[in-house]
Amino acid sequence: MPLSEQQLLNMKQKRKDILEAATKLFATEGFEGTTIKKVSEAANISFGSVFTYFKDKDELFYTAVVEPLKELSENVFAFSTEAENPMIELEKMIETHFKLFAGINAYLTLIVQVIGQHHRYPDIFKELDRFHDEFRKRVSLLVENGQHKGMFAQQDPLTVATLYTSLLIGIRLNTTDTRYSDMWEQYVLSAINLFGPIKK
Amino acid sequence: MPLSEQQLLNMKQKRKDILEAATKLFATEGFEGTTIKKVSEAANISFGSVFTYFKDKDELFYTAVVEPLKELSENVFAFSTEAENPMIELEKMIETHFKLFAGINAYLTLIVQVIGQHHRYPDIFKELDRFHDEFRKRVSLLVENGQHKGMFAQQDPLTVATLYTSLLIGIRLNTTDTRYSDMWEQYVLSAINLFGPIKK
Amino acid sequence: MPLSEQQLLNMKQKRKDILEAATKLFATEGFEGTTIKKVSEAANISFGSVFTYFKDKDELFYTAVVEPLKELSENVFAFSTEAENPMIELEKMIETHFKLFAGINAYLTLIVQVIGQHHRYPDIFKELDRFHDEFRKRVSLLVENGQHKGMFAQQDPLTVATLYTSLLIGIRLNTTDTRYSDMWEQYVLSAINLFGPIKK
Amino acid sequence: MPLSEQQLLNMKQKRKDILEAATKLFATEGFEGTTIKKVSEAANISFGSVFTYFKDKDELFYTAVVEPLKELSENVFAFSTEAENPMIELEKMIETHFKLFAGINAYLTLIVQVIGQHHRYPDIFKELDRFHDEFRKRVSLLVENGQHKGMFAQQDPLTVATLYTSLLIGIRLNTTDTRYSDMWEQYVLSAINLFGPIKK
DNA sequence: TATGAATGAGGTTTCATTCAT
DNA sequence: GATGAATGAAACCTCATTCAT
Repeated sequence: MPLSEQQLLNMKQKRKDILEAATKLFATEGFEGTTIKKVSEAANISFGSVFTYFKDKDELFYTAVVEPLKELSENVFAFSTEAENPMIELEKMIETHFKLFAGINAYLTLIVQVIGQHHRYPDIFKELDRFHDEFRKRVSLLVENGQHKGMFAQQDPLTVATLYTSLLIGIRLNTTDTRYSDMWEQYVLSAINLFGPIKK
Repeated sequence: MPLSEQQLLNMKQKRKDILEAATKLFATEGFEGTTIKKVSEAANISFGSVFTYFKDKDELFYTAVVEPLKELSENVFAFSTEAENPMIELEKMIETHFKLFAGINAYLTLIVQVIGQHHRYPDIFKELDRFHDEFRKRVSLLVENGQHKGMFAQQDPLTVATLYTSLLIGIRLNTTDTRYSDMWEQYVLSAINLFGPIKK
Repeated sequence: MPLSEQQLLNMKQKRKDILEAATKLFATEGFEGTTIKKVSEAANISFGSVFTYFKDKDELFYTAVVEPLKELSENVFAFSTEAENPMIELEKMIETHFKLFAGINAYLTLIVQVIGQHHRYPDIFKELDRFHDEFRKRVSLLVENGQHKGMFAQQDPLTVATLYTSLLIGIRLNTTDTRYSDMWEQYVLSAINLFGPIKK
Repeated sequence: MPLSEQQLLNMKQKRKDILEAATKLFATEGFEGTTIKKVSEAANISFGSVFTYFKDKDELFYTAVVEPLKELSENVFAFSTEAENPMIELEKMIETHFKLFAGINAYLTLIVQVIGQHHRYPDIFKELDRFHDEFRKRVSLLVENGQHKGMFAQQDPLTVATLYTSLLIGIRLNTTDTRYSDMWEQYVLSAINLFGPIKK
């Protein structure tokens, strides 16, 4: 007798609850600071059920970090490297990124942990690195486009792209409080300078 | 019986050994991943001796993070906010910072951990925040100076300073391998753009 | 609605499948090493179904050990204590036993576990003890018969019988590999000596 | 500062206490039935101290089984294969073995467990197998000696030796109660028959 | 001061059993 | 009857901290 439709939905929801609770806890308390007991309580399920959905704590952590990457990619990569007007595209991109990153505070904190101690999480780090490489590549293409059109000063596109992604993650680290959400418009304006915009 | 000169020197050295070993371990293995046993072995002293020099693990971690801040300040703040030529001062400052940060990899990883999980380390975080605030303040003063002299584009000085410190820590995160040390000259050139330098 | 003939047959088969799988697993992995999940997988039925046929793990173990005893009795006791020629009967008996024991390796391993830790399985042990007592009694009767007829040397019949059953189970323990099946003919010849056969 | 003589003695005693408690428990309750907590209580030490002396439960079990083998060897192998009068040597040997085995009930039960489930304990089993092989070899040498001198009937010496060791371990299994200790003299007399003694 | 054995709290994980579907 | 998700007790093991020497 296979599980009913309703049961499957319930399970999907439970899995999501666990993952959300775990993400929040991992972000604020770290990997070891997060106990399965805390997760189960935060997700409002029994202790044992966590292991019904995730084989062990490692898998839970891995999933919490890697699974959202796919959706994140879609949003982060949603700009055109071939835009007619790279300057406008860049502004839109930066604004999108800043707004986006402001909204996934807990998740980014998680990412920072993994990167900061990548020796401990080699498998997860590999995924993040892949993501980061593609991210930089796409940004550098837009930069190149803008340089061709004479809108950005000449400099190594990949270097700028690297500085840009560094800035994005660095802001997350530096602005731990809510100020961030109020400030991002300011930040966007200044961040554009990184790309060496040429005023006409 | 007071301790002899030699004994005092020995103890000072041991304390330093422990702290160095602990910093490396905390950075690569995290707080929980670092055990007192590992520290004592890495520092080549007995297990029990760690507790002679540090009351408990928390104090060891606190010291490892906070104690180097003083010396770091001296190096990081070693630029003149009132410089005659802010552009040149800025370039020198950025270069100093990048070189400096490239050399204290383990320590910065520690910093990142504390910031990333500041809820867990409120006392340590307070110290880091103090440091950061002063850092940004000093940078923003240099920016203001440059803007007055018409060398930098107009933008909120504190915002630029925040983006700059974000960039600094973000680069540390993004470049986990040795590429960093080879690249920092490139990075310096592009990072200057953040300040909106006005070409004459 | 009563169950159909077919369904009853199905259930009987399932019960048998579970018991066979359980016996093999209990023998090789021990009581705790055997999980209900493993049993269900080995028996190709669902996890929950095990509990349909056996109230709990203890009952499953009990049944796996005790239920085959009845059939085993029939084969083990299939010799005549009143035989005309006790020597020939003895030889036949030993051969039968050795061949029989060679073929039920897994089951005997189970028996050994229960005997070896009889404190843990008092109920099961009681059954085995009953079986063993009857076994020895029957063997000792044959010995007595042979002694009356002057074919076996005088010695306490029950003692010989005990040594004989000890030998049977001991061989099972000592020959864990396939050597056993090749060797039993040799073993039979020498085992007879235990009974003090008198050559004419 | 190295540990004092007294401390080292204390530790030796503690290790022995743990091992004795563990042996008794492993024998009566089995590997999984024996918890570290039970061991520590039986040995009158703290839970954590068990791990000071044995890295984990596996090592404790391994040590409990393998360590006594050396001393056991000395006693078990204490007969002369080249004896002038093999018959008398054999009688002495059997008596020694039976008396010896009667006194190490718990340990033998442990051995039986390992042999019975040798798949689970391959490393330990290898040691036992080594011991057993040497044991059989030595017994078979004595048998050969006796056959040469015409005191034992002709039969394959190694087969007899195997049956003999089987008998020894089998008796341990079959006689779980105290009857054994009262009976061994009887057993010795009958066990000799296994070797086909030739009456003059 | 230096050492390392002793302690037990607290974490992860397994798994028998229950029970809703 | 069949299924497998839900539950939590209980096991192992680690490790910070204490303390006797």
